[in-house]
Amino acid sequence: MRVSRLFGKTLRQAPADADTASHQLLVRAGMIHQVATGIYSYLPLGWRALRKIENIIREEMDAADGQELLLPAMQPFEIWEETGRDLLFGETLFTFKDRRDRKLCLGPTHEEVITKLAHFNIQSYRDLPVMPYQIQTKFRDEPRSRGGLLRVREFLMKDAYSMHATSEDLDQTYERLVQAYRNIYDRCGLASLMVEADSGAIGGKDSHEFMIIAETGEDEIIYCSECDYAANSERASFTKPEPENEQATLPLEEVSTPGKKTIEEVADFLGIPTSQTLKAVFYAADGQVIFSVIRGDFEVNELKLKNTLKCMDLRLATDDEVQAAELVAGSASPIGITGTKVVADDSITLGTSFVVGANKPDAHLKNANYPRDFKVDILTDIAMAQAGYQCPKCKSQLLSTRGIEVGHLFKLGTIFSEKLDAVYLDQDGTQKPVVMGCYGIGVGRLLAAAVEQNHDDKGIVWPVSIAPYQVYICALSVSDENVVKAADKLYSELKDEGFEVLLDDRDESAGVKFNDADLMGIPLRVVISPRNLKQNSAEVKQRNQKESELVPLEKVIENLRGLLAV
RNA sequence: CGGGGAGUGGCGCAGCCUGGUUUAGCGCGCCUGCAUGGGGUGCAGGAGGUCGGAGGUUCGAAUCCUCUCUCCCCGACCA
Repeated sequence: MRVSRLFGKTLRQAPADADTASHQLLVRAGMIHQVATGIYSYLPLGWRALRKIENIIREEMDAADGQELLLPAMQPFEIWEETGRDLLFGETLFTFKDRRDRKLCLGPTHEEVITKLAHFNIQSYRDLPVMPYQIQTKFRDEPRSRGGLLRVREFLMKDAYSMHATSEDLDQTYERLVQAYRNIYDRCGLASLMVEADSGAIGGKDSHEFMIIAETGEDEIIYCSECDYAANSERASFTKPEPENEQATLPLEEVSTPGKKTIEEVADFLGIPTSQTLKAVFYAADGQVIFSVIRGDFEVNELKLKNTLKCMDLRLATDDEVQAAELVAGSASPIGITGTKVVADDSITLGTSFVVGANKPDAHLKNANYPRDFKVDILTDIAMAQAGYQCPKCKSQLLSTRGIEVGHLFKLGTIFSEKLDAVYLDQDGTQKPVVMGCYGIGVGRLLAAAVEQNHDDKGIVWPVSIAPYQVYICALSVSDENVVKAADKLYSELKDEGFEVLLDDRDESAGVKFNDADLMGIPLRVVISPRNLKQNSAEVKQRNQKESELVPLEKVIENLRGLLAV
């Protein structure tokens, strides 16, 4: 491709509304263009890079015995009602009506459609296992798009669905996909990290995410400094230490705590560590007020609580709701509470003689003990893990970092097959629901993550495997016939040899061309100039290296081939 | 949806508070010519704007008021 003919312009300045590196650079390099909030056009350069990623994914999925197909972007709304996920997705679903007033939606994902398809194509255990996948545009009316391509409303996603007769078989395929995913990120030249994940709106039991470590990532990752434990903070667990001040079990005793409401204030006032207190937090779960209790030195993980309650919507309760439930904010405890569901973190069993609210203003109770003084409806882990806590596996110190989620694997089990009647006849003659797994990769997001991870102050530094072009020929002084000839010759030879090459044939100064080459991040740059031609040579430079090398013209192709092979 | 910010030629901004010498200006980019030719080159000339939209106040509105649309950032969601 000749740069003079390339559709897409480079920008010296980034648009003011772009603030992540990938957003700024992809726009500046003329790779993407925003159309509306969370909706982007891919220009030729961006599209080429995207397709490179797509093909790597395709190859690895095929190698893992996946079979590519294409499901529709438009789906009848009823199938979402069948699984009840219309409510789960809610406003995130783009819905509309056709001319006959039938309700349709743009698919945010395709479990329903694929499971319906399985219903028609799987009858016997002999039909299993299979793993169809597609690379399709998904639509989600996100509450908030952000970060350029990092979070958008229309995006390309590779989604695979595996179907099995047994969960053991699912487990095997799952492991295989984990490896396929590792291959994909490796081949894209990206460092990834697999973490334990929440299964969210998709449902299912085991779930892992692949993260690209990046400051701009939306997810917090909790990982162990010693062992291989790593999890999304929304589901990370940790070993809860016993409080230091173990105390004898004494009878309940009321103490006056005028004006002291927060755990810190109360602990400070009484001269005790926060781990010697119990904290109450009120939530509204689908409108119902929930009383949560956790040891004072921990915070409630709302996602864990939400999963525990199996509710659709969870938020902090409003003051009105708290009052209506006759709870005393600032001095509440589960002691004597009736009529409100109490969910406690298991940390309340670690330690004794806690200070808790007295359920009246300006007073707390000392020496509260579970289960001696109060009952709870649910006792489980609802605590938020943090850096500095102990690893649940090896008790070493946990650390935290941020990451961009670029892949997600779920063991769905039979949730969808049961609801949508995807069953098979087993060897023993009984009918069983198909066991399923599903596996997604956000392709555009991966592209953005690649830029987040590979750029410098000059621009993008594409890994060779996903670069839109491999070679950038700078023809300096296009008024010099010899330069034009030599550049054209090299350009066509390289193309004939199968290289992907950009020829900068514009009548621009050297600086402009160098800067654009750097901005676009093309891995190899070849300079053809009067100066170099005098020595019958061209200058070869790698984007990720400082120094360039003078190479005799007849050896350039060989040289480039060598550099790309590494 | 809650909180914050912004809409002025393709991009980045100034002007707005204290309405009127602004026929709305600057830098970049774009076009023409000459020069230059190895890290965003210089000089000269030029094209390009419903000042997001609607309504209002006023003799007069980019500037003041009301409504509205759009976009960005922070929170609840996810590939």
